[in-house]
Amino acid sequence: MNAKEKILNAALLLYNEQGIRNITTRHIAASIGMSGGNLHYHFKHTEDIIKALFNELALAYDGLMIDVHSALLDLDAMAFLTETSFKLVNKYRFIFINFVEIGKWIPEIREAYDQLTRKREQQFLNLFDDLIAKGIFRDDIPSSNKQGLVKQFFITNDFWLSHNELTDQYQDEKALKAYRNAIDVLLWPYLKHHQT
Amino acid sequence: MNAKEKILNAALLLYNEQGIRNITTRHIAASIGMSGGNLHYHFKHTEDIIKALFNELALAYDGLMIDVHSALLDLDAMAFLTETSFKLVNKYRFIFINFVEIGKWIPEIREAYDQLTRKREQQFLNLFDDLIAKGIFRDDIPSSNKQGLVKQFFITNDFWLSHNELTDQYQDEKALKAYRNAIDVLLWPYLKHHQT
DNA sequence: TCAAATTTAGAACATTTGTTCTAAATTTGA
DNA sequence: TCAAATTTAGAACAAATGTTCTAAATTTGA
Repeated sequence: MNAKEKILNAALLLYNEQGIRNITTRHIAASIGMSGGNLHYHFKHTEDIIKALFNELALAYDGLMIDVHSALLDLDAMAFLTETSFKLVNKYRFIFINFVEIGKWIPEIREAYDQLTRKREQQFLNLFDDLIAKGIFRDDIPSSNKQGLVKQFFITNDFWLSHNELTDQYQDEKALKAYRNAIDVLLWPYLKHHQT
Repeated sequence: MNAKEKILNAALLLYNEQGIRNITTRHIAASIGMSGGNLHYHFKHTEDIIKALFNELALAYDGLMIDVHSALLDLDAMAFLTETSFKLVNKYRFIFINFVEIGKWIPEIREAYDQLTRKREQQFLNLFDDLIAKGIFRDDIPSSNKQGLVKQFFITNDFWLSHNELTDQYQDEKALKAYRNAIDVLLWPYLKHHQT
């Protein structure tokens, strides 16, 4: 592991654990026994560290979309997408907890995430249509409702972790389970066998 | 308006506009032509300002619950609760945008909000039962689903504003309208006249 | 009215932060 | 092998921050 990777690993760990508000480049450097001067040789500005970590996240989401293209689109695919995304949110939790502030601070991150989300939303709309075509979802969903459902999906995806921190503070797998269930509840009324 | 109120008004305005990250007690004082020393005479610590603003918010939510107790419980009541709550979120937007970090920084705020949310959730569960009893909602909703629906409700309530900042960035009334619609979509499948 | 209480401005402080600079140590590769 | 490129530690700096201190101005109320 080279110096840059060490810095990014340490930064992710500290930001996630203690919050962006309480961690400085000096803390990050100290936590891996590196001098502050050296850290700033590798990342001239603090925001370059944030950018690099966000790029990791964005790259993971890109990979997720390629995977799905070549996969069967059914309820299992939906569960897989949800699960994988939830785990990414959890891995880069400090980003999601501070997303609005980070986006204001580093506008290119906000724009990149906005673009990414638009692509993923389209992917989910297609997935829904497939599920309707296959007779898994009810076929009487107004298209405006489909878009609304996708929106709900993404609000939950991006902020389930924040909601958990504010309320139940479930740990690890327990938290994932609770919000996986929230997604199931969202889909429940759209399943065909509940229609009648 | 006394000095304390002036400070709180200015703080709310600046935090909302520029983000908690970029505003210090000096900025707040300067914005109302007050010395920093004087500001700290009225609020010894920065967090006392945040606490006072959060108390305003919590008080408004308390009032909202008393209102509902003496009101008719129907779809209009639900719309009223949603509308009023959305406007509170908008008024105290900096709190919701930084809720997790603020909660970590000032634990009593997190605890107070957790308690408040639990009470409001119970209120919504009662409201749902009323809507079922009155034949407005379908009567075949599993109780675990009711709780899940309430959870969705609160995730959207607390984070619609953050989601909007990250994506569409609708302004004012337009944003309220978009996410009012998201709530409607959430309820749509539970309305009785959509059951068949 | 006038002494006590309060509010106020502004200087002062210790700390922290992001960043830069310098010079030494280490690594690279021809 | 050894000169050039790189990485590194640590000092240094200016700016900002939260908070405190002091002394003056203002307000209060008996």
